[in-house]
Amino acid sequence: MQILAETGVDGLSLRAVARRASVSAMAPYRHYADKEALLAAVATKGFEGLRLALHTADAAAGPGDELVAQAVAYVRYAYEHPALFRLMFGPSRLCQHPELNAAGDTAYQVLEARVTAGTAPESRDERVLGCWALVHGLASLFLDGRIKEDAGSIDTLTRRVAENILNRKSSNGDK
Amino acid sequence: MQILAETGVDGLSLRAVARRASVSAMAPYRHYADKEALLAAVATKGFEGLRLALHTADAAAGPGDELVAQAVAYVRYAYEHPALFRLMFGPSRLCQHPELNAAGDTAYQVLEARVTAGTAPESRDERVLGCWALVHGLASLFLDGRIKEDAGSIDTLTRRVAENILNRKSSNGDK
DNA sequence: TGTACATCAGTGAACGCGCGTTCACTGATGTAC
DNA sequence: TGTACATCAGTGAACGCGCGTTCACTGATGTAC
Repeated sequence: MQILAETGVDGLSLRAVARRASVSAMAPYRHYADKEALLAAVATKGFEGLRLALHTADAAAGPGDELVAQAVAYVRYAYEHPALFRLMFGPSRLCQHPELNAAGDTAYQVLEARVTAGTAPESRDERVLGCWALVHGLASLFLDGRIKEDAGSIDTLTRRVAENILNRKSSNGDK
Repeated sequence: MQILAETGVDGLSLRAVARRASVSAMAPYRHYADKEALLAAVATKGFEGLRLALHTADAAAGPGDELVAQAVAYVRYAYEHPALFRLMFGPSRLCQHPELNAAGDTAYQVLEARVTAGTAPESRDERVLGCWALVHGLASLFLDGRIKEDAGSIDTLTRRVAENILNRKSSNGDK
């Protein structure tokens, strides 16, 4: 995690891990089959952290505000762990590791449950996917630096966008 | 572009480019200062392609359907050029290259103009960002394989989600 | 028309680098009898 | 209590690899006079 934060995904090599642990280059092989296994393990931890962040935000939110609170938490988590987030959602390498997929699904379900609870059955699938895409897109754009914005206001901006898109009451003048 | 499509971002090395051009390893330096310059040039081309795709979709759409048509085009472009898309939005390396940023802005403006045209002034910024995040998120999730879906139905699914989230008329039962 | 020179794409050998991974090995710790 | 053995984390040297980049050089093309 430290290496990831300091040098990004490309800097996360088996040898770098060994160095960080002040241990020989071969030592990591005692614990992981190969590099992919180590990356998968790190990404799994990342999903667990995301799940916890979403869950905590949901529980702490006022009634009716849970979904927006999750959106803010999602974006914040990505912004605070950019390299980790990229690793989690990056290459399709992960398909192989069931543990990773399970952790990803668990995190996803926190968001899904909240959306489902507030949506009519006939448009549920679209809305769940839409909410996920919205927060994921915001997160991606923020940590790729495509949105010029001082870090302090990320929460505020996320909240405004999420409320505007998710809670709108029609007749906004569009379409 | 070919190399990118075949081997991904990691496979796009100066030497690979030289090999593909049946030319010595040093030849690329005649045309690009270093590797970063080459990557930036490729990404710039990618943004130009995205801009064209958005513009074409907008022009071909029926009245009132332009925004959703752009959403479909955005996601489709990403899905058809996964490695290129990742390079375009990947590392923050790009900040340095003004050409790249200009190309990115130009593509962005196509979407921005359409959203702005259909939104009341007071919520414009949030809505533009929200639309961008939605399509970008959908694109990211699709090409990371996080949405299990046969490729043929990507357009359909994107359309359904975009219509549900962007065109909803309130009283959907939520919140 | 002919000559001199600059430009420019490409060459080929070499460098040092960090990497993932192999191999055979060491030394400490626990456990069965 | 003592001995034999398995387990396990770590060692250190070595491998082959592709990479970005350096260097000095070649040969063709265009252009000025």
